Amino acid sequence: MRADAKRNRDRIVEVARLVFREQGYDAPLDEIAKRAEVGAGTLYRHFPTRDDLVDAVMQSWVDSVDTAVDKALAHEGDGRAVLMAWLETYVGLISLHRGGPAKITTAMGDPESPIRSKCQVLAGANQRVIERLTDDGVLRDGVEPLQLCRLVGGVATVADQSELDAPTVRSLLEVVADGLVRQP
Amino acid sequence: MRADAKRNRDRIVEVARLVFREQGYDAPLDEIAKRAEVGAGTLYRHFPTRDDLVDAVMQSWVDSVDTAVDKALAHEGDGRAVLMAWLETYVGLISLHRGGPAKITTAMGDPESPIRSKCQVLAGANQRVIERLTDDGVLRDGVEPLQLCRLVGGVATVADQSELDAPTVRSLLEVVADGLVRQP
DNA sequence: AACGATACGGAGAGTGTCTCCGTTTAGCAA
DNA sequence: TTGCTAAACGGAGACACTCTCCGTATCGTT
Repeated sequence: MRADAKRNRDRIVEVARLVFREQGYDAPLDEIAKRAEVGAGTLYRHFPTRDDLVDAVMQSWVDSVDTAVDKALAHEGDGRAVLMAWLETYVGLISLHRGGPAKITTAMGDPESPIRSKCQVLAGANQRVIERLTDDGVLRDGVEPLQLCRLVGGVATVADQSELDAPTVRSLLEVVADGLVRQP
Repeated sequence: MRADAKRNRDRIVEVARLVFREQGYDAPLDEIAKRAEVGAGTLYRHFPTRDDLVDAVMQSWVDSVDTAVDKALAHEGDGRAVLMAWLETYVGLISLHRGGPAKITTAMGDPESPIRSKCQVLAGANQRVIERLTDDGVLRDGVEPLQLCRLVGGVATVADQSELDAPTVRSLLEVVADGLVRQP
């Protein structure tokens, strides 16, 4: 890739992150192009669809998912507390910008979505948590990573759209957590 | 309201229901105006925002919610089975058209939304189910109607966007149901 | 320095939303 | 029936956003 191309690409992603933070993932792409001081053509050449751009912006946290899992698994307390820690971390990750949860959950159902790779990362993270907690006898059998993605994605989507506060989100996640743990 | 106005209004709603069924709640409003053989101005005078129109289309099932609750509560089986019957009914109600769950859940967080009245009806329905199942000792204490709206709305939204099949949706609802019932 | 490949920019076409205002019509009163 | 007025109509067009096309500019190599 030519040097000027890379320069432009990087600047677009940088500006996009800013604009998405301000306005959510539905922000007009033309504004991003304008603020990045490139033509619309340049933006669309680098990122043919909005989701390609969203994907590039999301890339930053992908690398931190693994350490987030480690951190949640190291949470002190019983198995359910560990699970809750992870669920809250998960919601936080995908709720970084407004519209994020919806984007992720939609992508989960669309094999063509560029954001799909992010879903795989999240599913992988869930996989790790599930394995650990199943071994510990905390989770009931048969919990699938995708199932967890969907349940928590659903809660995060509602929370994002209704701008719920943290305690309210926690009360929803607690129902999910209780539904997942092995019934005593 | 003048007779011709009512005639047009009714025809718009009728056509809208058809178009929404075909294309989901994101269908272009101009097409609805065209197919209803009215000018765009007429459509927007009767329904200033898309949600006003969506609300009018949804009005039809509002009246059937109460009987749906009765039916679910009459479901044979233990308390958990009754709860599951209701959850599935609920998802079915709000998933009538593509985009419906998202519309409802968004409206739930927006006090200004015209669809808000529909949410109240659904919350009322949940209230009835909660009261009955709490009396029976099935549900744990402190389950709120809104909480149920959000949890099931989240599941329905994901299911709608990912076009999940019934068994998959059921598996998600079962986790929610297990999280809601009194732990033995 | 010259050249070909690569990338740029922004005008403009396409699509959907929504308003404005000149024209038409329903319904009432004389 | 006729005339009148408030209510309702319709659709052209302004606006907003998406996305493409192609003439122009730049990079990096020979």
